[in-house]
Amino acid sequence: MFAEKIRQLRENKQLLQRQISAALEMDNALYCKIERGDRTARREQVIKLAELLDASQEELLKLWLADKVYDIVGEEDGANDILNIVAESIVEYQKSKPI
Amino acid sequence: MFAEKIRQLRENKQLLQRQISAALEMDNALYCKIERGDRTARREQVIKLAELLDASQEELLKLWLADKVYDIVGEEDGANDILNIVAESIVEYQKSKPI
DNA sequence: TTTGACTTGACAATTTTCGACAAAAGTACA
DNA sequence: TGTACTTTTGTCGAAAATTGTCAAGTCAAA
Repeated sequence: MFAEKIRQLRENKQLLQRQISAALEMDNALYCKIERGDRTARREQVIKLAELLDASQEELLKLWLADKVYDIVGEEDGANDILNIVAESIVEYQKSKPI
Repeated sequence: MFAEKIRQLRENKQLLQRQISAALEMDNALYCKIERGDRTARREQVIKLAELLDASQEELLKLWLADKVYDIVGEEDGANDILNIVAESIVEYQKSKPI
């Protein structure tokens, strides 16, 4: 999800993993694992990645968070019920109309 | 969410925290924190709790998982977007109709 | 077959979580 | 008030999970 996305973005830009991992100051092996979904990135890394890949920071963060949520509910019975419970408990701030 | 639920169930049954924590073989202070939402229970504890409180194991587990999901997305921008992404990626097994 | 990109697995370092304990704070009541 | 009890809070070390490093591996192209 997040993983496939960053791989696509990187390939579109014709960059090597080595270049990304250098820019992120991380071991190449670790970046490889992140790109394959074996490991998760940390938030700051996601943010830097968005810059490096000219991607929307918000979008990447959403995918990254979606992965985390999926890790929790993905295998559970009634996963959708759980998501609904959470959705109801969230108070999404309405954009107040300008006066 | 999970926390308030177990507190209500316990109070309805007129039990003391001490009694629950003894049955769960856990420190009283820890159970207190769980009931207040300061700490999270572990899965086996949730299951035992459902028994002790005569509650539906499935329901309690859902609330417990919902808390975990909320911890991830609750404070995030576009939390609902994230939940939608996850919902779409979940393949909920359809109950196949008996022939 | 050498080179460079990528992948893997095992281990080390770091961070987070869990549980134990002590002590404080609140409650009820003689 | 003073005692007995329940609940709450803070802190600490142990245990577990996460993140990072290193060495060796595969694979494809030159």
